[in-house]
Amino acid sequence: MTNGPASPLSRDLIDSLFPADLPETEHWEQRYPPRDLPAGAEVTRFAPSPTGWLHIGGIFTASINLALARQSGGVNVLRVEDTDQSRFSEGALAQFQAGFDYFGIHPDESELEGVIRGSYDPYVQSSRAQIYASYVRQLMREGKAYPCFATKDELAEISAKQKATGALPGYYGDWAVWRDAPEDQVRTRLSNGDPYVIRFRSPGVGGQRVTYTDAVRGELTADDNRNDIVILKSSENALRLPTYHLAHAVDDHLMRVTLVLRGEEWLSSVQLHHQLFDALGFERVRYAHIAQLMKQEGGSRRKLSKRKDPEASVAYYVEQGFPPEAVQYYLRGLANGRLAEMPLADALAAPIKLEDFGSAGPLVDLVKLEDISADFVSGLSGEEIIERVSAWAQTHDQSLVKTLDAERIVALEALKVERGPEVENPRKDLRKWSDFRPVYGFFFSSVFELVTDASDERFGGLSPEIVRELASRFADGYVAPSEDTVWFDQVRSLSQEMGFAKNQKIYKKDPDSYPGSIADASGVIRVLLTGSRRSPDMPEICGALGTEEVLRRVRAVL
RNA sequence: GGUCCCGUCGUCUAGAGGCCUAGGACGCCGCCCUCUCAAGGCGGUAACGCCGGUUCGAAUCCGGUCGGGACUACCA
Repeated sequence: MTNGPASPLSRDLIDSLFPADLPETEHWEQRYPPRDLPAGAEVTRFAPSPTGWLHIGGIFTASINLALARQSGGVNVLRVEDTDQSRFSEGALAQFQAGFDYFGIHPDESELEGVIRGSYDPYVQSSRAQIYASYVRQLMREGKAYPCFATKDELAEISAKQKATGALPGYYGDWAVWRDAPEDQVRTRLSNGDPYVIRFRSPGVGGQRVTYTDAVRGELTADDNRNDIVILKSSENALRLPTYHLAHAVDDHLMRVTLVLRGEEWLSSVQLHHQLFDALGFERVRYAHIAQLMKQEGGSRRKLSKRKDPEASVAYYVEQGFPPEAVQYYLRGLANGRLAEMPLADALAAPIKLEDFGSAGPLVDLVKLEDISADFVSGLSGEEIIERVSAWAQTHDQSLVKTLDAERIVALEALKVERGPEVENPRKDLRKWSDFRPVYGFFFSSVFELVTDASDERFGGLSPEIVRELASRFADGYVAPSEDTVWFDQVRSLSQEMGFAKNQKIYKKDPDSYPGSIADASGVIRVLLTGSRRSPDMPEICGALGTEEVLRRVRAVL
C-alpha cells in the first residue's frame, strides 16, 4: 500500500483541469498577509451555514468567539459556509443578521447583506471558489490529491462490501480504487466527460496513533486519519466548491485565524485537518472543541435540535422577547461556571477562559433562564422596560405598540407599581417582553375587558347578589388612595360590614358562618379592576388607574 | 459495529488526595409575611454511575465496567 505522494499525474493533465488564468497559491498568500497584531491576540471566527435561523448554540459559540478575540485584542471574523448549495435557505442571511443584532454580536469582519467589512474578504465561501481551486491544483501537482471517478453506486457498493466483511468503512487502501489509477485511465474518463471529484491522498497509515492538544480538553489521542476524503466536489456542478474540510484549512489559514473554536462534533476530524494543514504547508491552528447544548429526552439526552426543539432556534428567544443580556449571561454561565456565580454585569465583562469550559454537554434549562431574565428585568426602570417592550412589539405585537404609544402615561404608571429605585423588593413578574400584555394589559382601557357578569367564575363562587352589593357599596364609598390613609381599610371595613371573615384562619375554622373571607371580598374588587385573581398591589393599581376608571370598572358589573 | 469524547443533587456547577458529615445557584417542598399574585425571609429535599486497585486516607490517581453523546457523507 502506498501512502506517501506517489508519482503525480502529469502536469499538463492536472493544469488542464483548471482555468488557465487560475492564480498560483502564492498570489493568495500575498493577497492575505499575516495580520499585524500584538502578541497573544487571538483571531477567531464563527462560521455558520445559511440554513435558516441560527441555532442558539450558534449564539453561544459566536459570542464566545467574539469575547475571546476582544479580550485578547484580536479580531473576530464571521464567515458564511455555504458550500452546500442544496441546503441553502433563502433569507437565512437576513435571519443571521437579525439574530446577531438582537444579541448585539458584531464581528469585526463580515459580509452580510452585501456589506463587506474587513480586508480578508470575501467572507462567503461560495465566492472563494477560485482560491480553493488554486490550492487543490497545488496539491494535485504535488501528488497529494487526485481525481476520483467513482459513482454514487460504486461507492455504495464499496461500503456495502465493507460492512459485510467487517472492514472499516471509508475510502482507503485497496478500497481507494482511483488513488493510484494509471494516467491513461484518467484521461479516458476525462475525455468521456465523466464527472469526478478530487480526493485528498491521506498520508495516514492504518493503526497509527496521533496525539494533539485541544485548548479545552487537553491532550487527546486517536487513530490517525487514512481516508482519502473528498476535498473538491463534483464537476457536475457549474461552480466547483470544496468540502468543509478543505475550506476550513484554506480559509482559516488565509484569514490568519489563530484559534478555531467549534462544536465537539468536529473532534474526530482533527486528525484529518492536521494532515490537510501539513499537506498544504500551513501552520496548524489551535483547536478548542466545546460541548454541544443538549436536550433531555426521556431517560437520555441528545443534541438540541432545531427541527424538534423550538428553543433551539434563535427565533424563539427573539419572538418571546427574552432580554439579550439575560440570555448572554445564561449562556456565559454555561460556558464558564464561575461566571454564573457573578452578578450579570460583572459576568458579561469578565474574560472567558477556555480551560474553564466543562467537557460535558449542558442541558438548556429554560426555567433557569427565566429566573435570570426576571431578575434582570426587575432591575430596569419603567422607562427602560417600555422602551424595550415597544421595540420588541414593533415586530411581534403591533397593536401593543399602538396602545403603548397612545397610553404612555398609563404604561409608566403601571410600571411604577412596586418597582423603581426606591423599591427594595421590585416585582419580578416580567421574564420576557411577551409577558407584558398578559401581566400588565389590564392597565390599559383599550386592552382591558370589563367584567360585567356577576356570576363570573372568577368571583370564586360568591353569589351574584353579594358581588353586586360589594361592587356597589365599594364604588359609592370609594376614596382614592393617598399618603395619609390606609387605602385597604375601606375594603376591610366593607367586607366586615357584609359579614366576611376577618382573615383566612377564622374563615377556615367555620366556613359556614361567613359568605367568605376578606380575601374573597377583596378578590371581587381585584377581579373587577384587573380581570384576574392575581395582580400587583391594589392601592397602587387604583392610583395608576385614576378614580374615574376605577369606578367605571367596578360599576360595570352592576 | 469501529473510533473518539463525556459521567458530582432533577438542572448548571464548586471540588486539583485529608479543608467534604460534598458547598452554591435554579427547581421542588414546608413555614413566615399577607387582601390575591410576583417576590422576599427562614428551613428542608436531593448527587460523587458501578466494581476493583493504589494510599494511613479518594469525588479527586489507576484499571475495568456500565451509561450517555459525537463522528463514521460530494452536510456542515
